[in-house]
Amino acid sequence: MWMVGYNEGGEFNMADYPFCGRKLRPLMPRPVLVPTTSPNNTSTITPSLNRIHGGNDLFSQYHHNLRQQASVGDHSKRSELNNNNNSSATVEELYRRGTRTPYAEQIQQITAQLRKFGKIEGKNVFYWFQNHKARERQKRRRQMFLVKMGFWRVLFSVGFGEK
Amino acid sequence: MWMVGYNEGGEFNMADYPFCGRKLRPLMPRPVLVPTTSPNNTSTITPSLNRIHGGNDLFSQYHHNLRQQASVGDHSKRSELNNNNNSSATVEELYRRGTRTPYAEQIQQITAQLRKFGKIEGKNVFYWFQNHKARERQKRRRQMFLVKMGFWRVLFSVGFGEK
DNA sequence: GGCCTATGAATGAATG
DNA sequence: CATTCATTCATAGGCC
Repeated sequence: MWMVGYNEGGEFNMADYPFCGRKLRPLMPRPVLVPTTSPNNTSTITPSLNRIHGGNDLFSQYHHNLRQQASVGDHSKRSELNNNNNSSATVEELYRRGTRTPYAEQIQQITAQLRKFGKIEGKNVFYWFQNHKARERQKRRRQMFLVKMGFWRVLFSVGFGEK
Repeated sequence: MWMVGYNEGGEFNMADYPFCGRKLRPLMPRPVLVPTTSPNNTSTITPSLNRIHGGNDLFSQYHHNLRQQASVGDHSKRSELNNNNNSSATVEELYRRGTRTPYAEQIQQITAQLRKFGKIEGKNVFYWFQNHKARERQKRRRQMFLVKMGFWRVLFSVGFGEK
């Protein structure tokens, strides 16, 4: 009998998988609640041989368990910030009001607030702000890029090409 | 004067255009190309400069951004790469020959090649390689997992009553 | 029509 | 802050 999620007898060693060097993010079971038009169930975590490539297959469950072992107090969902409108609205409001790279104390404060809506850790908040900041800036600079692009278009198609 | 492709004042960063030039190996300097004065050239003076400037896919990005504005998450077209056998064969050949995360110049080169077959942008090429690489890794991991876990034993022992 | 797979796109979680 | 990667999301298209 072999057991999923355990490393009995040294049969399986993560060191044998150089590409698994990165920490594995907890795998989230697909939400049972699906859009009204979607008939997809995806409700079970039961390993299925014919679904070995699916999201809730044996493999995923295995790595999920590994991660659960490796990391204490880990959350099981992809992101409480994304899954919960209240929490995401909260951080977005904070961001809108100027919070960009909160200090540890601020992070703990925010995390404590968001914990009312669900299980969450400080690192989730930290990553959220980091990524959000980066992507907002990307958007902003893309806009600037468009401006530049428009300038070039004006320059070449109007300023020089025309007249 | 606007200088497309240059980073005057630090306002333009290729990192904000992940589809223009993604993979920028930090350790391995790339071949130093002869710099020119053309604002459209993709010449490299130093690796860091290359990181900043990368390749230019101005119109591609321009249209991409327009499209982003027009409809977020537009999946109306299944795949520019897959809709055309020639283009998909091209990138698959490149992948088979070792291209994994192409440089900005490579992406632009590939995109320019594929444009002969149909409408395509640099970001499509970027996503294609990113996804292809990731899914190859995924497949490999799963296969190795099955082998390691003695999946074959399950298949053969169930029916034959192995003791 | 429902279900499944393939895949472009996006995001969380890191690492450099 | 830039970059990378594993995973997830969303959907087109095929199959029955």
